[in-house]
Amino acid sequence: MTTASDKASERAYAEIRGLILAGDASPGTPLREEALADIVGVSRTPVREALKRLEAEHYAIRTPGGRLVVAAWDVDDVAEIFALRAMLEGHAAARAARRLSPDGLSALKACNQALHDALAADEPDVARFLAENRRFHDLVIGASASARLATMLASLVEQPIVRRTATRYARDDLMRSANEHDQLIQAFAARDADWARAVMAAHIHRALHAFRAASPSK
Amino acid sequence: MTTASDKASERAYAEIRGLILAGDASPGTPLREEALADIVGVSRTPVREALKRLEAEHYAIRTPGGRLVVAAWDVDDVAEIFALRAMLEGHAAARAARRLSPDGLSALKACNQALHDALAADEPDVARFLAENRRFHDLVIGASASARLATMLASLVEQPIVRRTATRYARDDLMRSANEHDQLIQAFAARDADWARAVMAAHIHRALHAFRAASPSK
DNA sequence: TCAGCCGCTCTTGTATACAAAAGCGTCCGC
DNA sequence: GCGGACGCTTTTGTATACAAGAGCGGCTGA
Repeated sequence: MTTASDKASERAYAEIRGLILAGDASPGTPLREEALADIVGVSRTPVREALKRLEAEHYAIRTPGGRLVVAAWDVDDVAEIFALRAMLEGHAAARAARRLSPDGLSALKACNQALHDALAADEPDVARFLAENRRFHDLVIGASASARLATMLASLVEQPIVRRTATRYARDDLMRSANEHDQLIQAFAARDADWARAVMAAHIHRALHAFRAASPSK
Repeated sequence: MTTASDKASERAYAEIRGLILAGDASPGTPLREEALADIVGVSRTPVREALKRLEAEHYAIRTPGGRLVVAAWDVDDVAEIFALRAMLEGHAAARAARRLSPDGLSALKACNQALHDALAADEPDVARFLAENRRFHDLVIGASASARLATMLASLVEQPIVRRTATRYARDDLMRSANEHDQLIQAFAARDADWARAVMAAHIHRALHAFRAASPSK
């Protein structure tokens, strides 16, 4: 049921992706079209489209013989993903700084306020933090007004990493994140592209650091 | 016939992409599945896959109603493409500098020698230059050993731009390119990642400049 | 003459049927 | 007992058939 566009291929994509992210399909598990079609409850055709997309986004890799299996991510992969995000999202922030409308800036402020609120209670509302955090970054990417950038980043924002990282975060770290967003908003208000780029890059590099620190096997 | 993997969907992709790049399908032209299937000589199924991919690579855009049309690129698009290439290929060069094997370095040297050779004759062999240039960059990307980077760059290396740029190049400019490759090889030999990144970024930024200068409508 | 609605056609989305090829186990020969 | 080759099974790749929805044109009524 999920977010469910009415398109079968979208549902298939979301559901299969969900299986991978939840760990129900661990790395190396074969992704067979017919089996997945049965699970999702659609035919092979939309499943095929979903798998093609998952392959393009590196959730799955193709064996020499053309079979798909769930991809395995090692530490280097994660580091590379963060490095790319830092570059590309830094670039997005720079573009956004030049283009952001007053309304767009207000939206960012409101979003980050919600983010602060999620941390204000005795027990931080991590789920809400994650949702607002995601929204904040999406707003920045949207304001950058580059379709290419948006699609590239879409395949990098790997929910599992974010989730794993955030659940390990101390409230301190979450606060730091929110404060960095504030700094970013300042850079936007000043229309300083370089500043915005630097803040965003730093923000994401710190996230990698936090992830590594929390990671069980260094 | 082209490069022709034996897969129908690959042929469809190559052929339709060719139509767009050659200008046979100008921006705004609808891409109807059945018509293309007839042209390529396969069924709608592989054509659909090809179109999905072309859409993902921003060769085509989807109208509100779900129809696909050939995408239009304006000057800003081209600038953005070059900016992204400069960042990502710079990153690839940095990674390559750290990883390149002696054999890999030799291959690069040989490739760039061929590139020089293509310019040595009275009349520069532009086609060969382009082929070797492409190969050079592919070697670097390969040496960077990042599948993500490779797929991202694949959707940025827009043949039409390269071709349009290069046909306008004076031999001087082509030479400059080859010399920049030499510089890059030096950086690789020294295993200096930052140097390599800077050279590559400069290389691509200059290409944008050359493109702009040669562009009819500034 | 023009606005709005209805219905038809054309296009995409999904399901199914069929073809080809890859993997795997088995069986034979040495 | 072991290597290699054959053939069966499983899985992907392609074609076709069918369903649903969007767009467009014509028609009607003022």
